[in-house]
Amino acid sequence: MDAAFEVFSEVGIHAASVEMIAERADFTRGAFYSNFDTKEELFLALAERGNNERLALLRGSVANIDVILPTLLGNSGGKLTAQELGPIVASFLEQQGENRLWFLFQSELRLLAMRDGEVGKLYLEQKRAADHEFGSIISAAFDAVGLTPALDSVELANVLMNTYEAALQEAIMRGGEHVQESAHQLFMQRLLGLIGQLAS
Amino acid sequence: MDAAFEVFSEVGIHAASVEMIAERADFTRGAFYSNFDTKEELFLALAERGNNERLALLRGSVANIDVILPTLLGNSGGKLTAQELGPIVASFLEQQGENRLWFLFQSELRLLAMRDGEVGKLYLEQKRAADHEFGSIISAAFDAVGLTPALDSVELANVLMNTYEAALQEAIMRGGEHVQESAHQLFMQRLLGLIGQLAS
DNA sequence: ACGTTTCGATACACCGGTGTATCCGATACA
DNA sequence: TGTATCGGATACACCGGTGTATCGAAACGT
Repeated sequence: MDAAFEVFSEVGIHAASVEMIAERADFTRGAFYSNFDTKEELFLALAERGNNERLALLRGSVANIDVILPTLLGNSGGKLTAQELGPIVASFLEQQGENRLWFLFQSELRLLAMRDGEVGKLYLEQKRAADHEFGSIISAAFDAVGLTPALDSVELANVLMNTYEAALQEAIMRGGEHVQESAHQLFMQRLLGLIGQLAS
Repeated sequence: MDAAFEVFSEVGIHAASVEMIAERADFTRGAFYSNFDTKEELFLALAERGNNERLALLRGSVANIDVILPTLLGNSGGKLTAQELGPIVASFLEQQGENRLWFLFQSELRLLAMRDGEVGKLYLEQKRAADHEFGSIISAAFDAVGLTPALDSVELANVLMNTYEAALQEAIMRGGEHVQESAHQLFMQRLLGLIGQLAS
């Protein structure tokens, strides 16, 4: 399944052949067919696995932020400047692990989800769960700073997630060695920009 | 080329066969090969064409907003409430034409762009141009209201474009008859939410 | 009105991927 | 220790898509 994840991410679901996947895992096609019926089945299984992993990472972070934020706020008396926000967000992003392959896979899934109603429903549920989880992080953050968001925090999570993914996408296209780092930089820039806009 | 655009959008670049494209256009594969060398070449040609069309629509809108906004502002004395913003954005969105197929095509292109450095450069240039164009619309809007954005308007355009596309994506997945309408609704909701956040 | 050229159709050879049927060996189990 | 089961390998038949070569006809220029 790890091999399949890589292959799917690298070349896409259609360009990926059963042969490629089997070969990457040092198996033959025969081995594949004795474990899965179709490529699509495996792909969907991977989608679910990936989503669970990602959700677990987010859950870890929500536990984390409950610890980190209050101690940080102890120093600055309940208010947080944009400057201080940077490192927090950065450390949060670090926890989410390697994203390049995952994002490619996710993009592939997205496309499938837009074309297939069943997959679409599944994808929206997954995204909803992720946004919800992320939303509770944001909620906790707002809470800790003593603000109440004007926008539903799940919706806010959605918007932030989208802009993060857009940044990641741009970084991937630009290429180079440190994709993840440039993505984070790009995202931080836009996030702080938005907050600046928000404050003006 | 129209046929190819449809087929590419509906099933994706890899699943699309030369046969399908030719058939959709009531031609044979022979006709295809006497006009293009490969499927990919046609795809990229379509990407360029689509981008030009979209850019033209945006340019139309920027001319439009310079007319519409000042007259509207005459009434409300240079300030615009979120309530009044709605119809303006809505009418702007209407001008951008049918988006479902275009977005599917674009998503396909995006994926290709993330995997192929050359296409990636091309895509980023296109996106940059679109963001720039859209940015000048936003700039004009800010100008008209007498505000100066805290964030570079091109960056802001980028973020807004991303959240619009995310809304469109969600609407497509939800399916139903009025995809475009629900996408706009979803987008407006998030946009106004953001502005509310901005104002609080 | 006559070459020429261009566009599309037809036919063919080729290849890569699929899925299935059969076989082998190792492991589990009685 | 013998047998059943299961994971994987091998081999085969099949199909859909590709690209090219050849041909006809219609459009074009002179």
